Amino acid sequence: MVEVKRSYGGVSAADRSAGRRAKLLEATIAVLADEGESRTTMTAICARAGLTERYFYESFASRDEAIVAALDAVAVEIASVAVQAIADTGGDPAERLRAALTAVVSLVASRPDKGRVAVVESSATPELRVRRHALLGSFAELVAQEADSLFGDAAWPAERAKVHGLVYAAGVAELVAAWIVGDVELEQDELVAAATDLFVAVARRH
Amino acid sequence: MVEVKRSYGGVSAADRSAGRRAKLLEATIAVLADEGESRTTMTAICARAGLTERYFYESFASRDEAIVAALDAVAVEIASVAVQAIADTGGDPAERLRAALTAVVSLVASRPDKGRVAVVESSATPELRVRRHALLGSFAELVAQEADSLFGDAAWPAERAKVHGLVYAAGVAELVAAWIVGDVELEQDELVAAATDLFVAVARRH
DNA sequence: ACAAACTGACAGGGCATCCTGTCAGATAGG
DNA sequence: CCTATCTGACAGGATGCCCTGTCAGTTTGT
Repeated sequence: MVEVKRSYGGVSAADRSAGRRAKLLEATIAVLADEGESRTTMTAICARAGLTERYFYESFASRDEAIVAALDAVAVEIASVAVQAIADTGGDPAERLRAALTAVVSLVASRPDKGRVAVVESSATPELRVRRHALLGSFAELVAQEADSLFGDAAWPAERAKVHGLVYAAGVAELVAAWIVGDVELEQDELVAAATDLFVAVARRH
Repeated sequence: MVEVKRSYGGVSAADRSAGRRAKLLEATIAVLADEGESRTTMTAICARAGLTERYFYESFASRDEAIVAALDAVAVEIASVAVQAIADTGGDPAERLRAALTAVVSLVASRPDKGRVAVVESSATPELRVRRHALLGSFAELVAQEADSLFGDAAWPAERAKVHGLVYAAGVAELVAAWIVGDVELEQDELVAAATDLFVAVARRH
């Protein structure tokens, strides 16, 4: 297939391709959230995106690559709103963490499909678990860092802080997952309050 | 196929059938741990068990049923060693929880395949997640209960305790998963110590 | 207007798995 | 010893998805 770039519908070739990729990514997120990983076939993604299989291979080499890209996109967005919220909030580390939690919970509340991909479907396959683990790890570090600046000498030593951060991040992820699914009946602010309290609890050494 | 029960090889029909089922369950656990959920096909399970496909349908109606049964078996075993350890250990609730953690960690250390099924592959499919969630929930309740008897008035109210228990159980599950995979370099007793400290932390209200 | 590129629809081969059926050899009970 | 049952091996159709190729119709640039 000879690829000679040309504009079409008033849109450049690069923009069209990028647009199709974005459509496919959104469709992948939607199918993942609605149908689960095993039913997220190339055919299903293309049908949801309203594109034919040929354009799938334009953006992704395989079904797995699309799924990984979808999770990456969601993970980056979640991490970014969290980091942004921390950067925008001054003062008390606990307040900063509450702001980050609020931002993340708001995101997954307004886009449950993204939340579902991030905390539910993200452990479906080995390849996805690598991403999930990396995301949890970055949150764990962030938590450990805030814990240190919150309690100083009263905080856990660095090695322990990493472990506690991981347990905290994974636990909150599960809590959010249960909340999205409806297994935990809490208001949004109660969810954030519980997670904030838990942060204080795991951050301080006794 | 007419089924007339008769002994064979000095073993009754019921015992032979039960033996095959046990073989298939063990094989399912092994394949799940080695190959992951998506590669745990009926063919692979049968090959690992050394049995032919016909006998698969004698015990299970589908691949999914076998996988669920395998996870259930592992979950029951883990929950049972935990409960047993708590029952066998008197006095301080924190000590009892440490005993339970030691028992569980010992089990997954001696049988990493079972550990892998319980904490890694258990979130691969929606059907498995139901089991995982139930298992986490029972641990969460157990944790909440011990927390209450440890701190009394200083413990969190019941509703919060459930949430904290879930976060704790899920966090520890992730920690154990990371430990099994080798992402967390800790001795077995350090792992138990960290988890015990965290229990105390999430149990007490400040 | 015309050729080339772009797009969407769809067909069909390839592959892995599920699931059923057959068949020969081994074993139990009369 | 002989027949019926049990067992393991394997064959083959059915299904669902992957992936490539074709084709007709639309849009662009000359």
